[in-house]
Amino acid sequence: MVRTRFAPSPTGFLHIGSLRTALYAYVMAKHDNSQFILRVEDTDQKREIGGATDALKNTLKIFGLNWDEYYLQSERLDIYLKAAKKLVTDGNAFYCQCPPRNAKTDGFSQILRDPCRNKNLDSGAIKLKVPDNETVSYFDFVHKKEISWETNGVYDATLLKSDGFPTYHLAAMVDDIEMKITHILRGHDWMPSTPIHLLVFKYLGGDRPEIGHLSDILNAKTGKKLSKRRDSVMAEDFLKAGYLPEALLNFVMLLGWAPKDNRELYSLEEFVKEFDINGFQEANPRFEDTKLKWFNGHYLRQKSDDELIELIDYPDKDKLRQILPLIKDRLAVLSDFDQLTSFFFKSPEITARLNKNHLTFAIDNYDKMIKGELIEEIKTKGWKVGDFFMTIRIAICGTRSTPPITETMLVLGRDESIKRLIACQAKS
RNA sequence: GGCUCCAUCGUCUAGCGGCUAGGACGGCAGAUUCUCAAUCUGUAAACCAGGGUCCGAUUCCCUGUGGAGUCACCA
Repeated sequence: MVRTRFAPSPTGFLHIGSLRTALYAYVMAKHDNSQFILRVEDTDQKREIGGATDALKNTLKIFGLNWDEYYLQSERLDIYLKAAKKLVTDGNAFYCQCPPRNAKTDGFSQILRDPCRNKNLDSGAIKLKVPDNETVSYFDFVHKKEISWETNGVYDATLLKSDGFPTYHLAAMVDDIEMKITHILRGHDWMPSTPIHLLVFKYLGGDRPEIGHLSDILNAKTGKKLSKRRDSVMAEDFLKAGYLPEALLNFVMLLGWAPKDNRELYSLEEFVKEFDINGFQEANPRFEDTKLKWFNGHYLRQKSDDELIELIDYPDKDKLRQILPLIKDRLAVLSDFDQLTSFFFKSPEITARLNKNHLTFAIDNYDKMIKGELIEEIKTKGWKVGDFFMTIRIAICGTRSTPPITETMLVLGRDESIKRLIACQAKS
C-alpha cells in the first residue's frame, strides 16, 4: 500500500515544481494501485486567493493527475484543535501569549526556547515543547539515507495559531496520520522543519509515514530555486504558451528522476508502470527549456492532423487542414502557428528588390512551375535552382524560411499566388 | 552566521571498486533538399580539489571548496 497526497495551499496557480511533486506523488500511488489524495491546505486565511482551489483542481485534471479523495483543511479545524490539546495535556506542547514574530521583517531569531513554555498558561497559541539533548532522525526515501538533528537546535514551533487555525506543522502531520498516508513526498524546502514534524508525529502517536524530500528545480541562469516571484513558472502559463500537457509532464518527470536505462519518452500511463522509487535524484536540476521544446515538438508531431486541428484556435477548419501538413514539422510550440502561417492569410510586405527575371519567368510558366517541371529550364537559363525559388519564396511569403514553396502556392491558390508575384514584379 | 542537503559533458542523466565513463537535449559537420524545419549519419564535450582505505577509485571515508535550501502565530 502506497497512499500519497498532494497538499497545495490555495495561494495561486500551479507552480511547475508543484506539478512535479504532484506527478511523483500520483505515480507512486498508482504504481502500487493505491490512492492519491488531494488535500488543500487553506489554514492561512490571509494568504488565500479566491478561486485558486478550483484553478488548481482544473490544472491537475488537465495533466491527468486525478485524485481519489479530496479534503479541505479549513473544514477540519476541530480535529486539529483536539490534537493540539492532547499534546498540551500530555506535556508535549504549551500555551503561549507572546506577540507573533515574522522572520521576513524581524530577521532570524536565535531564541529556540520559548519564554512561555513553563508558565502553564491555559489560552493563546499552542507551541511544541521541544525536548533537550535528543536526536531525531528518519530515513529519507528520496535521498536513500538516514538524516538526523539534535533537538537542541530545534525551536519551539507554533502548532496552533491564536486564531484557532493550525499551522502546517500540526495540520499536515495530523492529517497524514489520520488519512493513513504511507509516503510523504514534498519539496526540499521542508527538510529543515522535518525535526519538528518528527517530534509531532512521535507525540501524536500512530504510524509515521515514510518521508522523502524532492530536489529543488533551479533557474538555469541564476542557479537559484525557481520562485513565483522571480520566474514565470506557472504550469498554466506554459499551457497558454502552446506547450502540450504530455510534453510538460514528460519534461518535468525527468527533472529529478531517471530510470536505469535512461529512457526519455513516457506517457503518464507508462510512467506509472515503469516508476521506481530508487530513480529519484538527489542533486538539484536546472530548468532549461531547450529540452522542453524538443519534447513538445516530438509530441506535436505525434498528433494526427485531426487532433491538431482541435488544438489550434482558428475558425476556418478546412483551410487549417490544408495548411497543417506544411507546418507540422516546423511547429515547436503551438503558439508558433501564427508566425509560421501569417503569409497564408495576408500578403507580405516586400521591401527588398527581387530578381525581376525570376519573377517574370515564374509568372509566364506558373503551371509548369507548380508541377515541378521547370527545374531543367531554370538550369538552362543559367540560374541556380535555389536562387530562383528563393526569389519566389520571398515574393510569396516575405521570408526566407517557409514550407516547400510550390506546395505553399498550391494552398494559396493560383490567383493569389500570381497576384503576389505580379505585385513584386512591378516593384522590381 | 547556525542547521541540513548536494557535487559525472553546457543541460538532464547512466554508472552503485576494475568501463575506450554510456545515452538524450543543445552545439558542430555531413546526407537529404528550392529555403527553413523534420529525418538520418558522424563528431567535440564531464568524473570540483586534496588526503586516505584498497592490488585497484568517478564509485567508500575524511577535509576543503563550490552550489542550494532554511532559520514566522506562511505553507
